[in-house]
Amino acid sequence: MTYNFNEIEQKWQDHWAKHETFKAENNSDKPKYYVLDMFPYPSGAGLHVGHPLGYIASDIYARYKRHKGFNVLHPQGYDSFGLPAEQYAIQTGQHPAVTTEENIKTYRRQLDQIGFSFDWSREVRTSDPSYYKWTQWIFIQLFNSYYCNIDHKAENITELIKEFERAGNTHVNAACDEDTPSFSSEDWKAYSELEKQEILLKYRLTYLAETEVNWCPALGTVLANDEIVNGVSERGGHPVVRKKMTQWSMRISAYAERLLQGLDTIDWTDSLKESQRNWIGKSVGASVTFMVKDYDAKIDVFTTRPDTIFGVSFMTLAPEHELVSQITTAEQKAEVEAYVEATAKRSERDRMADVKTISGVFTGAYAEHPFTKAPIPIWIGDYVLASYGTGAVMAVPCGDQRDCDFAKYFGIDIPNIFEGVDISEEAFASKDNVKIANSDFLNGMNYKKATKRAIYELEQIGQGKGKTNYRLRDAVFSRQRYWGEPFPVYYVNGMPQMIAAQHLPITLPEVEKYLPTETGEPPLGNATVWAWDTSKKEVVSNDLIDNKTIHPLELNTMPGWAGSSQYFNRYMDPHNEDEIFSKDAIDYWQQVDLYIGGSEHATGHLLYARFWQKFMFDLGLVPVDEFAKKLINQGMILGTSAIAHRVYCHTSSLKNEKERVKGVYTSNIYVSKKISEEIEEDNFKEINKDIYDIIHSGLLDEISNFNFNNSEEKVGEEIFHISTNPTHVNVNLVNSSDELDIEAFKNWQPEFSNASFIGDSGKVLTPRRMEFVSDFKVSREVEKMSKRWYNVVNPDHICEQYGADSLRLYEMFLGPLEQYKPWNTAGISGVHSFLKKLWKLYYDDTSFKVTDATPTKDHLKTLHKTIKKVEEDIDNFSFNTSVSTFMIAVNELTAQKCTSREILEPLLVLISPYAPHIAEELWEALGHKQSISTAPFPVFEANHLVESSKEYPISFNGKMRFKLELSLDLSKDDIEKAVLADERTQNQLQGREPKKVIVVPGKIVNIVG
RNA sequence: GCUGAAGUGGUGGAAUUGGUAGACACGUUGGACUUAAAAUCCAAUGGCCAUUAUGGCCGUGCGGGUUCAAGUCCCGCCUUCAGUACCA
Repeated sequence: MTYNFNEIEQKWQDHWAKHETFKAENNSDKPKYYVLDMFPYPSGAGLHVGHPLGYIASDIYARYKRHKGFNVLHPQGYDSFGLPAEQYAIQTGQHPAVTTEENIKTYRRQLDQIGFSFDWSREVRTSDPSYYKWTQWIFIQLFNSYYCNIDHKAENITELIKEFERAGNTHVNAACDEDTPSFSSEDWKAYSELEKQEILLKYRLTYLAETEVNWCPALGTVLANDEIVNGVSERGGHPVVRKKMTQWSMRISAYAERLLQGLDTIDWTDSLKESQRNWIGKSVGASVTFMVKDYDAKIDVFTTRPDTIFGVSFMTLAPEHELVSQITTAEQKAEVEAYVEATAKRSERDRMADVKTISGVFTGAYAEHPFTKAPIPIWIGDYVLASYGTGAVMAVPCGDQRDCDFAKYFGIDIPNIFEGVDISEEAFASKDNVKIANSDFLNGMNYKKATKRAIYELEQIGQGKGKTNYRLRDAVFSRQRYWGEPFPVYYVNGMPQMIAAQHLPITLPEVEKYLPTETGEPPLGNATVWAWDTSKKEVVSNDLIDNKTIHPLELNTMPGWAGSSQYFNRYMDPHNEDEIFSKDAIDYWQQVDLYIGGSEHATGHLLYARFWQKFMFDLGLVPVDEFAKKLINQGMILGTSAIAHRVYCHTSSLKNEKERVKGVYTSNIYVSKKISEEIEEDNFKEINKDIYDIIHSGLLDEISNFNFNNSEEKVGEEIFHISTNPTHVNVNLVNSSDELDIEAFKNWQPEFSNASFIGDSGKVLTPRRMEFVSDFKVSREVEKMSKRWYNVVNPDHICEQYGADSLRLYEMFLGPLEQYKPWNTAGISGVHSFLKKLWKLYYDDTSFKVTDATPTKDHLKTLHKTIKKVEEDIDNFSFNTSVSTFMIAVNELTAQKCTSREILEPLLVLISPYAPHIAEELWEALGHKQSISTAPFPVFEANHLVESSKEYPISFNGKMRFKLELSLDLSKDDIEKAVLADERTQNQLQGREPKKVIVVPGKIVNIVG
């Protein structure tokens, strides 16, 4: 019998599906355990070998927990709303739902062939109306809630209304917009309904607001901060600009403190918690109010160092600050306006890139020091950001580097308020331990004491109070996209109204085209049946809108993170049509015990989901306020790309007449991304000398035309990506019409001499006529797997060739789960031959070998040390080392010629989480009728590992020289005697007396000589 | 700049509380089997030196230190990756 993995794997995958082996029940005598993967976005490209890494790890853990007697919930689903399907729809007219359905089919097939133990009966899809019904439902709950800062929780908005009626908002301490006015009970009652709604919107946990957003013109949508990388969109790399728009926002900032505190209660990686802490960005300090001299205005600032208030020698406002135009004096007006204008012109990116330059303008106005009443010049400067704090700072040049640089640059006073510190010499080291001086009532106090006192004094004069500031901004929740959850919202007189929960879901309307409308409205603006009939309670044609009973519906859709913020709970009761989940289900499953996914979601999904969970906790819907007890970030599996570099200059694509005359055009150099970012002329010369020589051959006049291209647009033109598999070459050249000289190519790269060539359109292409061509250079680079780089390894091929069990074992064997590591298919033969060896322990060429023979001591020792190690490894998520352990076990048992059922049966259970198909097959061969999946995990018995002797390493001055087998019963002295008596010891000592002999019984002997 | 993680053979990576550095694989070399190949099996494999075996020296990014003993602990650097960035 040979190990026919293809047949076996198919057989057991069918078996599991047919018998619903992994279906989890919502009640059980067993303890529960919930293992969850971050659900995938089903992209058109399908899975590559990097995707299943986390799924394999979680599957091993889920299977292990089943063996350990747990009732395991291990579901899977799809985050199926998203931009790629929409982009595809724009290009082809294909409905995103159709594309998504197709992609899901591919994903499912690919996932199934790897043998995961998912409970597919609980599958969810975020784009399914029966699912997004509940996403919409949560949105309504958020709308109907506000955040009470006294109870530190979300409460129903009706409570707030009652309070307004009773006493206005004077006693209310709730999260709200900054521009919320104060009003009395009488005021409230006098407000019109519209005014009341406007006020309430300032308190609701989701609200409409005119916000400055990151607008991406190319994508026609708003992007969240975490969707922007280096100033361009994460997807597609398009430029992003700031723009004001009316958007739905989530008042996540209300939860800043709880999101921060909650981190201490969960077992997530430190780095991830740290990113969230940074993102929340708590800083404790004070707000201080400065009066503007000769002008009825005041400036609020936030400072973390109120103790340095006597060191203030100027103030700086952000150029966008609203007071700037008012307080600027006539003499300064021209200069200030010029500066403000210049700043406005600079993009956010420019401002960020240019941190070093100091710039600013004096407004001519003065503020008044709250205590000394001294005049303080008010400046504007673009180092102060309008978006953080109050957009104004009190500058303490002796305590803050930037304030100091600014003061020095403009020749402003630098008063010293630190005792014993020479500020002209000492840099801005920690001054926390230095005493305050020249500061009136703060003199002689340390940082802590002075801070307290300063705040107290400020409060006394009513010009400040202690304040905590958070960097965390409210999250914009509207997207100008088609393929997302529609809002359950219609508008009456411009005021948003919620559709009652019983009419959900509001399903996505059909549209003719998926682009924004000609008037610039989101894609839903193209829908013709998209109005809400308040009497019939249904969606009706836009033509019927009368603004009496029929009103327009919201045109934005929800962002990607909406659906992913509640799916982990929905899995507990995914088919419930009446509730988001039953109380029984949530009480039973509680929360995710183990969550596995990528760290790229650190400040996106993982923060928003925690926010929703806390909100749902406040509503009493969930029993715990953190959704995932433990979280592990799996690393990424990287691909190896071959990158060809070549310089060519051609006349046909010269950009303009001038260049043509000069005969210079050398943009066609592609240097691998990482190199290009930092490359200097000298470096380049070293790397690609011959290319450099061409550039400097005199035929090319100017090095300045020399471009290192790494932008996406240029890829097709400039670079050749060659697949790393030498039997298939993809040469990808766009914008060119000539055939590639294949012979020349093969001469250039002999490793491809037997390859078949495939061009982009079936034909191999090459660039246009070239004047000078350098030699090709090929380098290899490890980077993210991507279709673009021709470095994708498809798991289908691996499963076909080696089997799913080999793939699973190999992905684990590659290295620690959390680590980023390159894929190298060559190594898979090792784990594959391990499985063949395992098979051979049970089967000969002809027959089944397992017998009822009594196991020997050695057999038992091998088994039990394997049990011990594998159990420890799984508990530590160290899956790579347990694969090694299996290899050692099988090698040993093969050498021992073990055929004993007592050994080989438990061995299968140990391996089953990792290689479930082969384990099931051999388990069945052993006569079992039930799946191995719930067979109890073997119990480790320490007595099998007890040794009577130990081969002691004998070291001299810490260096191991030889080994000596000694009984473990020996005392320290006996060991020392035995070691000293050995002739090899005498050899080492060469007649010297040992100064000291260290004996660690059971471990080591060290002789100092 | 700040925060976090990490630097070990040709490669991926092992190494409980400090206690035999390089487990387990890949690759490479040699051998067996075969007409041949594949598959399988056996042996060697950190570097350097020596050799008749026994051996010796150097080795975990760099420089110090603690210790009988350091990949592991301490101090000071360097490099790489990731996140974040004028946060007052």
